[in-house]
Amino acid sequence: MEKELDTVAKYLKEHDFKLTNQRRKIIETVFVSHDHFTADDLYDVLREKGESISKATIYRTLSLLCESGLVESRDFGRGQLYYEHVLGHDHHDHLICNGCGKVVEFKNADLEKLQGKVAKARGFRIESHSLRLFGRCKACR
Amino acid sequence: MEKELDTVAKYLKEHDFKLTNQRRKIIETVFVSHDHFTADDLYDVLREKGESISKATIYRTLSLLCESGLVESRDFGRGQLYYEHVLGHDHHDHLICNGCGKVVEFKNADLEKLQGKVAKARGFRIESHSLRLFGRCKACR
DNA sequence: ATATTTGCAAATTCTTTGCAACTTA
DNA sequence: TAAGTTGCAAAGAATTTGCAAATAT
Repeated sequence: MEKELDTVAKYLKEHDFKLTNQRRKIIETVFVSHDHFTADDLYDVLREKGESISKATIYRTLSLLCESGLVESRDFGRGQLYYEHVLGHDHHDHLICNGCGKVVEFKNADLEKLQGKVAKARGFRIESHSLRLFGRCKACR
Repeated sequence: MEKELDTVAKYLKEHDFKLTNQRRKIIETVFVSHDHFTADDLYDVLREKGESISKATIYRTLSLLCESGLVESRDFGRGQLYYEHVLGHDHHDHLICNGCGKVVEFKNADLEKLQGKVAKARGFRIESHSLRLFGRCKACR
């Protein structure tokens, strides 16, 4: 947590942003969680901790963290964005169960390599990608 | 066009839905386009043709077409859904330019095969997938 | 000090829904 | 004519924004 806070603090300083109490609390919460969460989830967790931070600030801070590259947003097709921190996480993709909604992370180097090849062949330089496999997990067959 | 209309008509009949004028016009427009379009785009094209069909009907018909499997929705991360018909189109994925917004379709069998393997290894049966490569096209470097 | 940030409430944007009038089969 | 469909306007849901008061550096 200390490390993450420092990393964000550095980013803030470099950009002339301020490390407010609200941002500190949000950061402490975001980087402790190793799950996907929505803006609303984050709002609720903070309230449970006794911190009532406005939705506006939650949204503003999340987009700031996304710009910093320390957090990424994911669209699982549920009408709202999910977030997840990527500090110390390698990039990964997602398997999403259409039955129970379970999300399983995976990574596969061959897949990434192949993607790079495809993009190159079309004259694109990849900056990011999103691969979502929708289907049914064993329990939901 | 005739073929597509028939296919949709058959789907409608099977489900006790009716082929209304509005649906016919929408279908005629959707299956003529070979591009990605939003609900709003569709609304505008129809108005240009002199057909003023309500947004509500546009949305209802698009979701009906998605359920039928004849149209698919795509999320290019622009805050609204894009649609595209898949009749006579093979499945494909998308390269999206972060510079100019250009969308290039591609398909790669090896990629799909590999995805299947990954899913299987995790006990998932894939029902669909979405792969989006975000980056910069040659012109936007 | 002063520029940034916050919270609030209002505004936006995309999409969905209730309902009475109207079509289609 | 019965059931499904339409348009309208209102409702929803998620997110963004304007602004005055508060806060960090």
